[in-house]
Amino acid sequence: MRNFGNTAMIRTRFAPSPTGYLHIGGARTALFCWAYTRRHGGKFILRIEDTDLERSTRESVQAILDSMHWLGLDCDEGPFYQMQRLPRYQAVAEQLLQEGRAYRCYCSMQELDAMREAQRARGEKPRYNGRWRDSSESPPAGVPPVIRFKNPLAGEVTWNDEVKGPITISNAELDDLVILRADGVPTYNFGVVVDDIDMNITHVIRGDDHVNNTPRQINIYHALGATLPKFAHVPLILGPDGERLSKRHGAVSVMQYRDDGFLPEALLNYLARLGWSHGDEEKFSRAQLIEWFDLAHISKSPARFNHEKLLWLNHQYLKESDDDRLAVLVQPHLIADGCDFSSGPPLTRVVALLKERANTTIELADAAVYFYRALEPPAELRQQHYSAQIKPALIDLQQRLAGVEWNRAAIHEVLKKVVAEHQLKLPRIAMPLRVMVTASTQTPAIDATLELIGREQVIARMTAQLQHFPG
RNA sequence: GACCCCAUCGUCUAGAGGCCUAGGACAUCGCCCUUUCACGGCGGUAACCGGGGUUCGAAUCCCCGUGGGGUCGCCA
Repeated sequence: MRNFGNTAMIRTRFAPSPTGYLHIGGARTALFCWAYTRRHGGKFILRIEDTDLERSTRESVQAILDSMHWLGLDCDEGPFYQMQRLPRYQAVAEQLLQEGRAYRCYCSMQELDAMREAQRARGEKPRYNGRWRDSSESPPAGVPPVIRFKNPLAGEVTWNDEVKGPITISNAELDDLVILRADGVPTYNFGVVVDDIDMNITHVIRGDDHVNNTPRQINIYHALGATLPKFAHVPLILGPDGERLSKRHGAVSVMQYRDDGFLPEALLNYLARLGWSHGDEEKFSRAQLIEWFDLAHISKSPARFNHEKLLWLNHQYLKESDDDRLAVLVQPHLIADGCDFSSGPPLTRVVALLKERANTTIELADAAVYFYRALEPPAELRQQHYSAQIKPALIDLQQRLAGVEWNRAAIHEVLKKVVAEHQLKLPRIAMPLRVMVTASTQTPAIDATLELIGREQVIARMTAQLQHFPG
């Protein structure tokens, strides 16, 4: 990687908290960070913010790593873990203490709750009242203090957000936030700032929900005498109903999409297009995304997640996917479905025949079953398609199929011949035949389908089904 | 409630004052192709939240209203 003269190296980070799987909102944030650094030849850093001891789990960390890897969002540095950097936060907090930019607070949780409740009752915005900020009171015995940051009392904080433009928030809206808990673990707003400074982050690209944390963090940057990074706040993803996306809306974890038969490049493409645009481009490769990505074209308003369009995109990628790759993805499902590969057609050929009409690899697997296992046609379909009039033609067809050279063209010729001799239209015989052999009315071209299923199976299935014909 | 942000077809969006009779995509509807279902092709319905300004001219700039989202923790 080259660092061009006056262009400083760009460094972004994705900083999830390991309190659950990686959801698609987080994935999109990671994607934007990743794309931005790839675009500008910088570094993409992964930092695990595991300071919530109650909720952080190793499994979540693994799920995040797995999800990012599946999407191809590999980081250049990290993962770094905040819990491994405790001494650093403590040292910085101590420094702020020395400089009079922070102070110890001995309020109990109960006291704080009561304070907030009273403020709310008075119709005020709940805030810490600064009780220990300049207090000369002697600390109560046996109360382990937290450290609070001395937020400026007057003035306002303004920054030029890379996606939202100028944002101003008055310091009067802010209070003295806790930066270090009594046990020495930093809180979010402090840990991020220390880390982003230490890791030389140049662009903080994160969710919209952090806009209100930004002025607090900027004040800490100033207190620490550090230069500010650029901030870019990406609007959140909403569910189809316009509410903030949650489990309630169905699949929200990246892993779930993988398991539901989506291709990573399709999900990536969809996520990139959701809230970001490059003119009218809808379907684009990873390389194109890297070439085009910019912060300026991230939309300012939240976007609703549209499952239909994701399906469509997945379908597009499925159609042009390599057959070998699809076979690998589909095979486990078929095995789970009791399919036997020892005698059936090559899965790659089946997949090649079916992929044009499947939206997901799950659909593809479902559609492939009858190539490996005889399915019982539903009574409803038998009733609809099995008739006494057509039976002779089918018997005739079966006999001829027994002797024909087994390839699509030859099968096609036989079908044509039988149809002509019995004075029928092709669909008249093709539909019952479909039902007999595939238990379905929706299959690829019948000759191609028969060819792959194989002569032996076709004859056998026809024999079995002919018994269900009336007359 | 307070504070912050946002506002183009049902949905994702193009649009940086005249290129807009507002374009594309998904969905939807119709037609064509056809061996069923798809794919594909062609076409249709469908939007600048409302009101005031600024300007010769506004989807684009400003103000107000309305609506939506976000945040108000020793969670991140």
